[in-house]
Amino acid sequence: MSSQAETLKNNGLKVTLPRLKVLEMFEKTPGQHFSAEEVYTRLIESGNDIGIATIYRILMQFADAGLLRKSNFDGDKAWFELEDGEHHDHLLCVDCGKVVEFLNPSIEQQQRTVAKQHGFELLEHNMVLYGLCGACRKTPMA
Amino acid sequence: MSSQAETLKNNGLKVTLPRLKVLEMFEKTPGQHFSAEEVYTRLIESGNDIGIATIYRILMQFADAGLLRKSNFDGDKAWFELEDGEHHDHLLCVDCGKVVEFLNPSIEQQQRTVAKQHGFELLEHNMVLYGLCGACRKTPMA
DNA sequence: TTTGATGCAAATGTTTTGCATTGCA
DNA sequence: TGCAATGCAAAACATTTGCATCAAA
Repeated sequence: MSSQAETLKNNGLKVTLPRLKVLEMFEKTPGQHFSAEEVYTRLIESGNDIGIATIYRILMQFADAGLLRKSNFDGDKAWFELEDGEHHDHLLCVDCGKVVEFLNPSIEQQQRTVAKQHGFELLEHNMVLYGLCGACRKTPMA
Repeated sequence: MSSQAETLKNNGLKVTLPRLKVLEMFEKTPGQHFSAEEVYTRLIESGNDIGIATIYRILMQFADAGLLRKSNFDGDKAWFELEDGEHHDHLLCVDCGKVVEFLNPSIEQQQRTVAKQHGFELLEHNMVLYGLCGACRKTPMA
Protein backbone atom coordinates (compact mmCIF):
# COMPACT_ATOMS: atom_id res chain seq x y z
CA MET A 1 0.00 0.00 0.00
CA SER A 2 1.25 3.47 -0.88
CA SER A 3 2.21 5.90 1.83
CA GLN A 4 -0.63 8.12 0.67
CA ALA A 5 -3.08 5.29 1.18
CA GLU A 6 -1.71 4.82 4.69
CA THR A 7 -2.14 8.50 5.41
CA LEU A 8 -5.75 8.41 4.25
CA LYS A 9 -6.54 5.37 6.36
CA ASN A 10 -4.89 6.84 9.41
CA ASN A 11 -7.16 9.82 9.07
CA GLY A 12 -10.30 7.79 8.78
CA LEU A 13 -10.74 8.41 5.07
CA LYS A 14 -11.62 5.68 2.65
CA VAL A 15 -8.88 5.18 0.06
CA THR A 16 -10.11 6.32 -3.33
CA LEU A 17 -8.34 7.30 -6.50
CA PRO A 18 -9.27 11.01 -6.40
CA ARG A 19 -8.13 11.30 -2.78
CA LEU A 20 -4.86 9.58 -3.56
CA LYS A 21 -4.25 11.88 -6.50
CA VAL A 22 -4.94 15.06 -4.53
CA LEU A 23 -2.76 13.99 -1.62
CA GLU A 24 0.00 12.94 -4.00
CA MET A 25 -0.12 16.31 -5.73
CA PHE A 26 0.37 18.17 -2.47
CA GLU A 27 3.13 15.86 -1.27
CA LYS A 28 4.97 16.31 -4.55
CA THR A 29 5.16 20.06 -4.03
CA PRO A 30 5.92 20.70 -0.37
CA GLY A 31 5.57 24.27 0.86
CA GLN A 32 3.36 25.36 -2.01
CA HIS A 33 -0.16 26.74 -1.87
CA PHE A 34 -2.94 25.91 -4.31
CA SER A 35 -6.48 27.02 -4.86
CA ALA A 36 -9.16 24.44 -5.55
CA GLU A 37 -9.15 25.50 -9.18
CA GLU A 38 -5.39 25.01 -9.42
CA VAL A 39 -5.55 21.55 -7.90
CA TYR A 40 -8.27 20.70 -10.40
CA THR A 41 -6.34 22.01 -13.40
CA ARG A 42 -3.16 20.22 -12.39
CA LEU A 43 -4.91 16.89 -11.97
CA ILE A 44 -6.79 17.25 -15.24
CA GLU A 45 -3.56 18.14 -17.03
CA SER A 46 -1.93 15.07 -15.51
CA GLY A 47 -4.52 13.01 -17.28
CA ASN A 48 -6.82 12.39 -14.33
CA ASP A 49 -10.57 12.36 -14.74
CA ILE A 50 -11.92 14.25 -11.79
CA GLY A 51 -14.66 16.79 -11.11
CA ILE A 52 -14.26 20.18 -9.48
CA ALA A 53 -16.94 19.31 -6.91
CA THR A 54 -14.91 16.33 -5.82
CA ILE A 55 -11.86 18.55 -5.45
CA TYR A 56 -13.76 20.86 -3.14
CA ARG A 57 -15.13 17.95 -1.13
CA ILE A 58 -11.71 16.37 -0.78
CA LEU A 59 -9.96 19.61 0.14
CA MET A 60 -12.55 20.24 2.85
CA GLN A 61 -12.21 16.71 4.20
CA PHE A 62 -8.42 16.97 4.21
CA ALA A 63 -8.59 20.30 6.01
CA ASP A 64 -11.00 18.86 8.59
CA ALA A 65 -8.72 15.89 9.05
CA GLY A 66 -5.74 18.18 9.59
CA LEU A 67 -3.92 17.01 6.47
CA LEU A 68 -4.27 20.38 4.76
CA ARG A 69 -4.45 23.91 5.98
CA LYS A 70 -6.91 26.36 4.45
CA SER A 71 -5.97 30.02 4.18
CA ASN A 72 -8.00 32.97 3.02
CA PHE A 73 -5.80 35.71 1.69
CA ASP A 74 -8.45 38.39 2.03
CA GLY A 75 -11.71 38.28 0.11
CA ASP A 76 -10.04 36.10 -2.44
CA LYS A 77 -10.49 32.43 -3.05
CA ALA A 78 -9.24 29.92 -0.52
CA TRP A 79 -5.75 28.42 -0.70
CA PHE A 80 -4.63 25.06 0.58
CA GLU A 81 -1.27 23.80 1.66
CA LEU A 82 0.11 20.69 3.30
CA GLU A 83 -0.19 20.86 7.09
CA ASP A 84 3.29 20.33 8.43
CA GLY A 85 2.13 20.07 12.00
CA GLU A 86 3.77 23.36 12.85
CA HIS A 87 1.58 26.43 12.97
CA HIS A 88 2.71 29.38 10.90
CA ASP A 89 1.48 32.61 9.36
CA HIS A 90 2.00 34.12 5.93
CA LEU A 91 3.90 36.95 4.34
CA LEU A 92 2.64 37.69 0.84
CA CYS A 93 4.21 39.76 -1.94
CA VAL A 94 1.45 41.87 -3.45
CA ASP A 95 3.37 42.07 -6.73
CA CYS A 96 4.49 38.58 -7.61
CA GLY A 97 2.35 36.58 -5.22
CA LYS A 98 5.30 34.96 -3.49
CA VAL A 99 4.35 33.44 -0.14
CA VAL A 100 6.69 33.10 2.82
CA GLU A 101 5.70 31.15 5.90
CA PHE A 102 6.85 32.34 9.27
CA LEU A 103 6.36 31.74 12.95
CA ASN A 104 6.94 34.45 15.49
CA PRO A 105 6.56 33.28 19.09
CA SER A 106 6.47 36.82 20.39
CA ILE A 107 3.43 37.65 18.24
CA GLU A 108 1.72 34.41 19.20
CA GLN A 109 2.30 35.25 22.84
CA GLN A 110 0.93 38.76 22.45
CA GLN A 111 -2.15 37.46 20.68
CA ARG A 112 -3.01 35.32 23.65
CA THR A 113 -2.49 38.31 25.91
CA VAL A 114 -4.78 40.49 23.81
CA ALA A 115 -7.53 37.87 23.82
CA LYS A 116 -7.22 37.45 27.57
CA GLN A 117 -7.41 41.19 28.14
CA HIS A 118 -10.78 41.22 26.44
CA GLY A 119 -12.07 38.16 28.26
CA PHE A 120 -11.76 35.90 25.22
CA GLU A 121 -10.51 32.37 25.04
CA LEU A 122 -8.30 32.37 21.94
CA LEU A 123 -9.04 29.47 19.61
CA GLU A 124 -7.15 30.37 16.46
CA HIS A 125 -6.08 33.27 14.34
CA ASN A 126 -5.46 34.43 10.84
CA MET A 127 -2.59 36.75 10.04
CA VAL A 128 -1.31 37.76 6.64
CA LEU A 129 1.35 40.41 6.12
CA TYR A 130 1.28 42.13 2.74
CA GLY A 131 4.36 43.70 1.27
CA LEU A 132 6.89 43.81 -1.50
CA CYS A 133 9.50 41.09 -1.64
CA GLY A 134 13.13 41.89 -2.30
CA ALA A 135 12.93 41.14 -6.01
CA CYS A 136 9.81 43.22 -6.59
CA ARG A 137 11.19 46.17 -4.71
CA LYS A 138 14.13 46.26 -7.11
CA THR A 139 12.01 45.92 -10.23
CA PRO A 140 8.81 47.86 -9.64
CA MET A 141 5.91 47.28 -12.00
CA ALA A 142 5.86 49.23 -15.25
CA MET B 1 -24.10 71.86 3.39
CA SER B 2 -24.17 68.83 5.65
CA SER B 3 -21.01 67.54 7.23
CA GLN B 4 -21.43 64.35 5.21
CA ALA B 5 -21.50 66.40 2.00
CA GLU B 6 -18.30 68.10 3.11
CA THR B 7 -16.69 64.75 3.77
CA LEU B 8 -17.62 63.48 0.33
CA LYS B 9 -16.27 66.59 -1.37
CA ASN B 10 -13.07 66.48 0.61
CA ASN B 11 -12.53 62.98 -0.68
CA GLY B 12 -13.14 63.87 -4.28
CA LEU B 13 -16.55 62.22 -4.45
CA LYS B 14 -19.52 63.90 -6.05
CA VAL B 15 -22.28 64.53 -3.55
CA THR B 16 -25.23 62.25 -4.30
CA LEU B 17 -28.15 61.07 -2.24
CA PRO B 18 -27.08 57.39 -2.04
CA ARG B 19 -23.58 58.37 -0.95
CA LEU B 20 -24.92 60.72 1.69
CA LYS B 21 -27.25 58.03 3.02
CA VAL B 22 -24.54 55.39 3.23
CA LEU B 23 -22.11 57.74 4.96
CA GLU B 24 -24.80 58.92 7.34
CA MET B 25 -25.66 55.34 8.26
CA PHE B 26 -22.08 54.57 9.19
CA GLU B 27 -21.63 57.80 11.13
CA LYS B 28 -24.78 57.09 13.11
CA THR B 29 -23.38 53.81 14.37
CA PRO B 30 -19.72 54.35 15.21
CA GLY B 31 -17.65 51.29 15.91
CA GLN B 32 -20.03 48.89 14.17
CA HIS B 33 -19.36 46.62 11.21
CA PHE B 34 -21.78 45.98 8.36
CA SER B 35 -21.85 43.78 5.32
CA ALA B 36 -23.00 45.23 2.01
CA GLU B 37 -26.26 43.36 2.39
CA GLU B 38 -26.82 44.85 5.85
CA VAL B 39 -26.18 48.37 4.64
CA TYR B 40 -28.64 47.74 1.84
CA THR B 41 -31.34 46.35 4.13
CA ARG B 42 -30.97 49.17 6.62
CA LEU B 43 -31.30 51.85 3.98
CA ILE B 44 -34.27 50.16 2.34
CA GLU B 45 -35.97 49.84 5.72
CA SER B 46 -35.32 53.51 6.34
CA GLY B 47 -37.41 54.22 3.28
CA ASN B 48 -34.57 54.86 0.86
CA ASP B 49 -34.73 53.72 -2.73
CA ILE B 50 -31.33 52.30 -3.52
CA GLY B 51 -29.92 49.33 -5.40
CA ILE B 52 -27.55 46.72 -4.05
CA ALA B 53 -25.13 47.38 -6.91
CA THR B 54 -24.90 51.00 -5.86
CA ILE B 55 -24.17 49.92 -2.30
CA TYR B 56 -21.27 47.80 -3.49
CA ARG B 57 -19.95 50.61 -5.68
CA ILE B 58 -20.19 53.14 -2.87
CA LEU B 59 -18.60 50.88 -0.28
CA MET B 60 -15.70 50.24 -2.62
CA GLN B 61 -15.27 53.93 -3.36
CA PHE B 62 -15.40 54.80 0.32
CA ALA B 63 -12.85 52.12 1.11
CA ASP B 64 -10.58 53.40 -1.67
CA ALA B 65 -10.98 56.94 -0.36
CA GLY B 66 -10.07 55.82 3.14
CA LEU B 67 -13.47 56.62 4.60
CA LEU B 68 -14.29 53.00 5.29
CA ARG B 69 -12.24 49.99 6.13
CA LYS B 70 -12.96 46.64 4.51
CA SER B 71 -12.38 43.46 6.47
CA ASN B 72 -12.65 39.87 5.40
CA PHE B 73 -13.23 37.58 8.31
CA ASP B 74 -12.09 34.51 6.45
CA GLY B 75 -13.83 33.25 3.36
CA ASP B 76 -16.94 35.04 4.48
CA LYS B 77 -18.50 38.11 2.99
CA ALA B 78 -16.77 41.45 3.41
CA TRP B 79 -17.49 43.76 6.32
CA PHE B 80 -17.15 47.51 6.38
CA GLU B 81 -16.61 49.92 9.22
CA LEU B 82 -15.88 53.61 9.57
CA GLU B 83 -12.17 54.33 9.29
CA ASP B 84 -11.25 56.15 12.45
CA GLY B 85 -7.78 57.02 11.26
CA GLU B 86 -6.28 54.68 13.80
CA HIS B 87 -5.25 51.27 12.60
CA HIS B 88 -6.56 48.31 14.55
CA ASP B 89 -7.12 44.60 14.28
CA HIS B 90 -10.05 42.38 15.21
CA LEU B 91 -10.97 39.85 17.83
CA LEU B 92 -14.04 37.87 16.84
CA CYS B 93 -16.27 35.61 18.92
CA VAL B 94 -16.97 32.50 16.86
CA ASP B 95 -20.19 31.89 18.77
CA CYS B 96 -22.06 35.20 18.89
CA GLY B 97 -20.15 37.15 16.27
CA LYS B 98 -19.12 39.90 18.66
CA VAL B 99 -16.25 41.96 17.31
CA VAL B 100 -13.66 43.73 19.44
CA GLU B 101 -11.13 46.11 17.96
CA PHE B 102 -7.66 46.25 19.38
CA LEU B 103 -4.25 47.68 18.73
CA ASN B 104 -1.14 46.04 20.06
CA PRO B 105 2.05 48.02 19.37
CA SER B 106 4.25 45.08 20.26
CA ILE B 107 2.64 42.91 17.58
CA GLU B 108 2.82 45.73 15.02
CA GLN B 109 6.50 46.10 15.81
CA GLN B 110 7.16 42.39 15.47
CA GLN B 111 5.36 42.27 12.15
CA ARG B 112 7.71 44.87 10.73
CA THR B 113 10.62 42.86 12.06
CA VAL B 114 9.36 39.66 10.46
CA ALA B 115 8.88 41.35 7.08
CA LYS B 116 12.34 42.85 7.26
CA GLN B 117 13.91 39.50 8.11
CA HIS B 118 12.52 38.12 4.88
CA GLY B 119 13.55 41.10 2.78
CA PHE B 120 10.02 42.43 2.46
CA GLU B 121 8.79 45.96 2.69
CA LEU B 122 5.67 45.70 4.83
CA LEU B 123 2.69 47.50 3.32
CA GLU B 124 -0.20 46.33 5.40
CA HIS B 125 -1.54 43.35 7.23
CA ASN B 126 -4.66 41.50 8.14
CA MET B 127 -5.05 39.87 11.54
CA VAL B 128 -8.16 38.35 13.05
CA LEU B 129 -8.15 36.46 16.33
CA TYR B 130 -10.93 33.93 16.74
CA GLY B 131 -12.15 32.88 20.13
CA LEU B 132 -14.98 32.70 22.62
CA CYS B 133 -16.03 35.88 24.37
CA GLY B 134 -16.71 35.93 28.09
CA ALA B 135 -20.46 35.53 27.69
CA CYS B 136 -20.22 32.63 25.26
CA ARG B 137 -17.72 30.80 27.41
CA LYS B 138 -20.22 30.80 30.27
CA THR B 139 -23.15 29.68 28.13
CA PRO B 140 -21.83 27.22 25.58
CA MET B 141 -24.04 26.34 22.66
CA ALA B 142 -26.62 23.55 23.16
C1' DT C 1 -23.43 -6.41 -1.98
C1' DT C 2 -23.78 -2.31 0.26
C1' DT C 3 -22.60 2.03 1.64
C1' DG C 4 -20.06 5.79 0.71
C1' DA C 5 -17.62 8.49 -3.06
C1' DT C 6 -17.84 10.53 -7.45
C1' DG C 7 -19.20 13.40 -11.57
C1' DC C 8 -22.23 16.25 -13.59
C1' DA C 9 -25.17 19.99 -13.66
C1' DA C 10 -27.81 23.01 -11.31
C1' DA C 11 -28.20 25.98 -7.21
C1' DT C 12 -26.18 29.14 -4.08
C1' DG C 13 -24.29 33.45 -2.19
C1' DT C 14 -21.53 37.32 -2.90
C1' DT C 15 -19.88 40.64 -5.82
C1' DT C 16 -19.33 42.85 -10.43
C1' DT C 17 -20.78 44.64 -14.82
C1' DG C 18 -23.55 46.32 -19.09
C1' DC C 19 -26.60 49.54 -20.23
C1' DA C 20 -30.40 52.64 -20.34
C1' DT C 21 -31.98 56.24 -17.31
C1' DT C 22 -31.42 59.75 -13.86
C1' DG C 23 -29.50 63.53 -11.45
C1' DC C 24 -25.69 66.61 -9.77
C1' DA C 25 -22.58 70.52 -11.15
C1' DT D 1 -26.45 70.58 -20.83
C1' DG D 2 -23.08 66.96 -20.07
C1' DC D 3 -20.92 63.53 -17.83
C1' DA D 4 -20.89 60.85 -13.87
C1' DA D 5 -23.91 58.12 -10.81
C1' DT D 6 -27.71 55.10 -10.35
C1' DG D 7 -30.91 51.03 -10.71
C1' DC D 8 -32.02 47.01 -12.71
C1' DA D 9 -31.04 42.67 -14.40
C1' DA D 10 -27.81 39.67 -15.98
C1' DA D 11 -23.09 37.97 -15.61
C1' DA D 12 -19.26 36.42 -13.11
C1' DC D 13 -17.00 33.93 -9.64
C1' DA D 14 -16.04 30.63 -5.98
C1' DT D 15 -18.26 27.21 -3.71
C1' DT D 16 -21.98 23.87 -2.42
C1' DT D 17 -25.53 20.53 -3.23
C1' DG D 18 -28.98 17.04 -5.40
C1' DC D 19 -28.94 13.00 -7.51
C1' DA D 20 -27.96 9.15 -10.39
C1' DT D 21 -23.98 6.32 -11.10
C1' DC D 22 -19.81 4.04 -9.73
C1' DA D 23 -16.38 1.83 -6.94
C1' DA D 24 -13.98 0.36 -2.62
C1' DA D 25 -14.59 -2.69 1.50
